[in-house]
Amino acid sequence: MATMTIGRLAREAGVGVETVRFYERKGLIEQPPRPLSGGYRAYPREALRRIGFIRDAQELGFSLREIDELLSLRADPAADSGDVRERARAKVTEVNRKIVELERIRSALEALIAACPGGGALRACSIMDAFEGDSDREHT
Amino acid sequence: MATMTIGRLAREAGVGVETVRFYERKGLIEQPPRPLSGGYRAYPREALRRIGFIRDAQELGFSLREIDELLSLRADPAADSGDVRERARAKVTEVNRKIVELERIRSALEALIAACPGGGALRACSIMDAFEGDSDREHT
DNA sequence: GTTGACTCCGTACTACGGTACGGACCCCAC
DNA sequence: GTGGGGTCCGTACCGTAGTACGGAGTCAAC
Repeated sequence: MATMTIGRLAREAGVGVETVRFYERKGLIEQPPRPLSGGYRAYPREALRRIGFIRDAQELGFSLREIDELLSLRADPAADSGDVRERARAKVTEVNRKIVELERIRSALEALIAACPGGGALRACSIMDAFEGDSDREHT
Repeated sequence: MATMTIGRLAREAGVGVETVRFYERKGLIEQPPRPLSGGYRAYPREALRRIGFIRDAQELGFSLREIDELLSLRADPAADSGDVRERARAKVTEVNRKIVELERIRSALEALIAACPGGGALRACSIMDAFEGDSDREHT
């Protein structure tokens, strides 16, 4: 049988049962079909991937509202595909910006690692010293 | 002179005055020297870059606690440079993971964009359909 | 057909990251 | 030396994202 209870889903996804219900209330995962007359929720395995996506995206600084936007981008015949494309492209831009920022942070960390090892460090070096902050750059 | 008041700093950094004070209380930016007998805070321009870093890192899913950790990595002669290196390397790993995840999301968005434009879309396509979720694995 | 684990739902509470007061103080310009 | 804007500090409040609780219902196993 391809379905699972909320407890199993939560366990496998590495979240709490309450979190699953919370996401459901927020509309991030759809309320699965249930035997009428109030039995238990029966989740398809796909719900697991969806929760994984939510957690991953959260780690990357997307709010639940933004994640909902990502998830509701869909290219189906019924949707206005021009609008979907436009929104998807905006998200790509945003993602690219995040990647660039992460690369800057990585460079700064690597510079820091490189600066360390000389037994007698010549100068104090923090991540800020190495961080290329090209924004608002006026000299002191 | 090279210093600025909290209001100017906040304006230039694009945050509220209260936010600057909040970061100060949290130890993310150091309380700048002030004329004894309680005058105003006088911030060096460097504080601007620091706030920029904090905002950037937040956008990338780092909590203020984690940002504090990043900022307190420093390779100065007084520190245990082996420890600093180790922590910096752990951060690099984490950053790399984030970059990979963002690239997966970007690919999924691009697949979605590509799937859209054909006038008659053959199949519904959501970001989840395109997201390479080698999913069902225990997390963390 | 009862036990025990799991699920249901609503509501309350928490931590984090701010944001908004309000009354006093500082500072420079006029 | 007074006015007005900026700053000081403490405290209260807010939205987001959960987390905990409790009493009732469900289900499978014995």
